[in-house]
Amino acid sequence: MRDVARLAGVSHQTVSRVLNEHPSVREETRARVLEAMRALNYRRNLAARTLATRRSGILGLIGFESTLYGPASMLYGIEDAARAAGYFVSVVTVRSLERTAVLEAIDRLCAQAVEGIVAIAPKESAAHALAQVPDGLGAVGVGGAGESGVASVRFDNRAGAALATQHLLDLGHATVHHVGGPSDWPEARDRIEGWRATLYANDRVVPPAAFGAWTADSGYDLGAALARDPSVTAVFCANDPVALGVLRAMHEAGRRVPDDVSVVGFDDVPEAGYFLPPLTTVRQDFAELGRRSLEVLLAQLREDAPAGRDDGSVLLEPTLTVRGSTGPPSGQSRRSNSSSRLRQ
Amino acid sequence: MRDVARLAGVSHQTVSRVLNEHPSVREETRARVLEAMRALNYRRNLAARTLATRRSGILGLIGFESTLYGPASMLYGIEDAARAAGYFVSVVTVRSLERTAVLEAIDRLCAQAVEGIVAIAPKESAAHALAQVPDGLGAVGVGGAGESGVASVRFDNRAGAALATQHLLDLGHATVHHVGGPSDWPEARDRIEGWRATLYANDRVVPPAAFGAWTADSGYDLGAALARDPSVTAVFCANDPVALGVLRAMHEAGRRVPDDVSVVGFDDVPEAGYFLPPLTTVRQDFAELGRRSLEVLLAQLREDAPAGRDDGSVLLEPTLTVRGSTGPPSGQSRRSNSSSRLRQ
DNA sequence: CGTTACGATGTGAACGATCACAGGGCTTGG
DNA sequence: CCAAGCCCTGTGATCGTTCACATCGTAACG
Repeated sequence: MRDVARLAGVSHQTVSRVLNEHPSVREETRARVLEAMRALNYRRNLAARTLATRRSGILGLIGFESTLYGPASMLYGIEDAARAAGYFVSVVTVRSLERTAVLEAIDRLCAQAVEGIVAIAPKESAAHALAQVPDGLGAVGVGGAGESGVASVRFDNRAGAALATQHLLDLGHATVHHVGGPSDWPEARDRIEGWRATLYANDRVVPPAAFGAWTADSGYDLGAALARDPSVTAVFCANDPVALGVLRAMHEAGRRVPDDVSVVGFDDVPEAGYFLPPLTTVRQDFAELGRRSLEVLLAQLREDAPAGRDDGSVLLEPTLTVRGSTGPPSGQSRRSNSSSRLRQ
Repeated sequence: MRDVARLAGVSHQTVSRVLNEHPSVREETRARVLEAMRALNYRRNLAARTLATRRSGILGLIGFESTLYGPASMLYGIEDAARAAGYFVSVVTVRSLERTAVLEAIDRLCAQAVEGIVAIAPKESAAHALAQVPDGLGAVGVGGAGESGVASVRFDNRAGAALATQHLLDLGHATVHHVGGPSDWPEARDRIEGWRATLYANDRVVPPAAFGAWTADSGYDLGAALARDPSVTAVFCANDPVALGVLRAMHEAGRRVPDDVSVVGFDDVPEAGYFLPPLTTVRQDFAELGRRSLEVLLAQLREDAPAGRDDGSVLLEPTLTVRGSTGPPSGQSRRSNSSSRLRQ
């Protein structure tokens, strides 16, 4: 910076002013400084700036080490929004969502002097840990539960589940079964609640719901049990991979989808339209989620009022994407033209 | 730090020594300093440290904005390895892999004074841009091509394609068709080459190969054309989503898999075992890829010899995971017990 | 015993930016 | 004509570390 100042024939402070777009610099001077910068290929030193201003321009992102479609999409949405707002993003992944792991991640980010933290860490333990973020820092939880004094941005999983369940009931199914996600994820529990509430509201039998995992394995195992029960005609799955597992279990049991059984997923992964049959599923706009969460975080940073940290929570509405995996019960319609007649 | 020094009754320099684990500090003094740190909840200021040492402890990661399974997995592998090595990871995503976008990302990371850059950016344009990374910084390209003077860590896509193709030939297929990925990704081109070379080596007819995208859509479109051709009995797909699209196209055309047509994918996504039928595919260890790429980067940083930057490239060998989507041609075997007999 | 060597600590100056403040020049208004 | 006020610029201190060097004591060595 000194060199730039010398070359432009001004003081270091003027260079700094040009850098920070301070209004009172004469146009001609500014041009000379900019020219000097270009000539010397000058780049402001972020570390020095951080030291002087106590603002790092870095946001921390705690990501759950998972290649699930949702979390991965959010990451990109968040980074994009952060970049647009002029922030850098430092990522720390955690292997588990246990309290200590998340606290460690927070610690790591604090060491880096981040200005705020976004956590894609949807278990309660994570949300609680997030409440430990020092005052003065922003903190937002993405997904998960909306409690524990930390702002949260998430989808309305209950509404999404209701959408799916109601869709199946409207098709004429007597009731809807559910294949759940992991019991310690609020997402999974909210989806169960939305499903159950919709059945209640429609005065239907509520079958027992099984918790599982977010994987196709889990869907396959739980789906196999449902496939054996001929009274099952409609299944709402915790997410799309689970639905894929259920589809496979149904297929192996010789139960046609959607003729014998209708299946609905959750997430709308890019491949969902190419499952056999194409999956009816609940669509969530993850990129939007990322953007909104960053909005909330930035709002916290602007107002410098960490007291109101738990306000500004946002609930996004999912939508239903209807494809070929759902239809009226008991063969009232034939959508599939190539499924087997075999029953086991 | 001054406060810590005062409380411990030593000079700031001694505190610094304790912080940096300098050997010549008396055990007792060290203990006193550590105690003082704890009492004051002291945290070293990274910015000041960076300013003084000119080492930021940050690595830059350029990620392609995509929720493809591969890139997402690599990200986690890299972050994990970086953390283990004591580095922070700053992520910048790019929307396109065009030269300017990648250069911009590099610029952004340089502004942050990263010590090295890992780019998950597998197109040539990206690799070329990566060569522009200033001297003194490490640079590694993950995936993609292995040229252009930048170290690269990637899978041996030719070998993977050969594995898949040979597997199909060994099953008795006369030749193997291919559904390609995007023409501007070296991965896609290498897979084509490996496939073609294997056919040549076995003295088989080489059908024309079509480029497409990495998506199920693309697989579906290209697969539909192949499905119409009864001479097609084996299809090797550029990746798993493409294979999913092909499976669907085959199904809609009434061609049974694997009875009429065998299909092989590439990647081994977690869901591959639950496709209908379960997908035979080429498995890549993405986490390992992440680790190795970081190893290479750190080696560059240690030796401080940017001259040898393009050495140390690593080629990882994929393996074949055989599942139910491949079998001998023309109904010599019946693996599926519930597929239709209908032909359109 | 004197010299050397090293171990343990302290002192002041960087690192490269920003902030607070102090000026010079010019317009403006009384 | 002078004072006030604004625009523009410069000066020095400051942020919290580490680095280079100086100092002091004590052990080792001939």
